[in-house]
Amino acid sequence: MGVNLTLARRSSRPLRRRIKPTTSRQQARTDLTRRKLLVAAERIFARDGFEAARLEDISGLAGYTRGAFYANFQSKEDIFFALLERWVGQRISEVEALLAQQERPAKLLRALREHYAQITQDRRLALLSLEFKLFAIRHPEAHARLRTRQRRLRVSGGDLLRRIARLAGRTLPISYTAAATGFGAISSALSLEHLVDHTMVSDQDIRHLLGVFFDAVLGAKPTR
Amino acid sequence: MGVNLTLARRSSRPLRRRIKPTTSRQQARTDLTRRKLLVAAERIFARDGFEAARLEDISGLAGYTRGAFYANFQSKEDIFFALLERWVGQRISEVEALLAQQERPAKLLRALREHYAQITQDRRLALLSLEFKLFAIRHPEAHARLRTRQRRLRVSGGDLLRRIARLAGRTLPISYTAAATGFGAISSALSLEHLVDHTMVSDQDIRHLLGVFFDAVLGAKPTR
DNA sequence: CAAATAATATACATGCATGTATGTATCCTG
DNA sequence: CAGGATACATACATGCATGTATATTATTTG
Repeated sequence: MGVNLTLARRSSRPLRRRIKPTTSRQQARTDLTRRKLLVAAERIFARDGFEAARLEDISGLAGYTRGAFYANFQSKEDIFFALLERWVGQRISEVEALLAQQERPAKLLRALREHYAQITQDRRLALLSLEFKLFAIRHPEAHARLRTRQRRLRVSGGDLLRRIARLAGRTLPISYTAAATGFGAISSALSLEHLVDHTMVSDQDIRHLLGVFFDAVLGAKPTR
Repeated sequence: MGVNLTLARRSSRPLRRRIKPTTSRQQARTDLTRRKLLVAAERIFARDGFEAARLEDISGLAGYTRGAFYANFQSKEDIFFALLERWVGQRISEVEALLAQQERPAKLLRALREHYAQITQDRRLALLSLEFKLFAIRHPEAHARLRTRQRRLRVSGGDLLRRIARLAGRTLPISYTAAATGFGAISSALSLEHLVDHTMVSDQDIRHLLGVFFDAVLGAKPTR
């Protein structure tokens, strides 16, 4: 007890993550609570937003107290990034699934368009994403982490666009990542406006605007 | 003094605003500090965002303490709306100035396009606007107030679009307000993305995307 | 210029979420 | 099944911004 590595432990947070020897049942227990916490966090974040979400609510919904939380995550940002990782992963694999289909360009175009339109459905998530970006801009550490994740996502989206554009024999006048970013940005921004005042932009309008934008960027003729 | 309207005063906040008899020098003094506070608030909000902005910083920058603040405004929201009122007013009159010009449609189109592109310049304001919308969505009172202001703005933008479209002999496939909202939404969303990671969307890209979107919505041929 | 009133400052009370430090229960190893 | 570690809970210390209540300073008016 006396002869410990206080020195080394000082700078590192609580504990990086279990070293790995205890691959037994306790492990499973921990993993379970970790998952429960993540699930709870997703709901609470969606409900209250990032900043307003209280760790106590998250822990509570998962059936624990904050003690459990701090044993598994370092901070609110930390758990948020864990979730983000997941979401980004999902979306990337969706996109890759699209690519793998090797369909005719026209069909791919429609599918992709649909993919982006879908994002609009998860309104709360769209809000969350906006909020966290705003947060990140004022918080350097979070900013750096976010950029990394986001970049992976955009690049993957950009790759898809590039491939589709090539198949369709078109060239975009802007970078592919910019186009991908544009789609994401517009989707969430319109969701936000809809939530602020749905009489100004209906669901119909959103779909239409997205479609128009999509076609315009990809150089296709408007659908109607 | 004894015979006052304590009853009535209970429910109303500090004091609605000076009744109006004292139209003298004290008035001027108050108005001055009020203006100073507004100017300071604009800077602090732009710097720190709405929620993170501290009333003490605002008051301090204006050269006062929070005492002066609470004598002039009821809350942070309150002063924010005062600013919003101003901004919305400005933008509406800009738009009306455009309309008054009675130029040829093509020129108006370009001017309007430029008008929306300008919004992107005040990045911090774009962020602020996004943040406050997010805030409003979770705060009913603010939400209602915001909707009112915003609606005026959108309707005015919509009117302009309608008029321009008519002059140019075109018909929009979505409501004019939706189109106006779309422009605003996209502008700020792209600004945000640019701030998060400017390597994904350059200034160039933003202008281009806005242009493309604009032309697409108005049914014009892409500029290039 | 004195009394009254308004404008601003100071000081306090409150609330609330975070993070940490320590206690307790659960599990694993020999 | 004992001793040690791991997972979680409880309790506390802290910090910070708001809003209010009261004091102080400036301004007007008779």
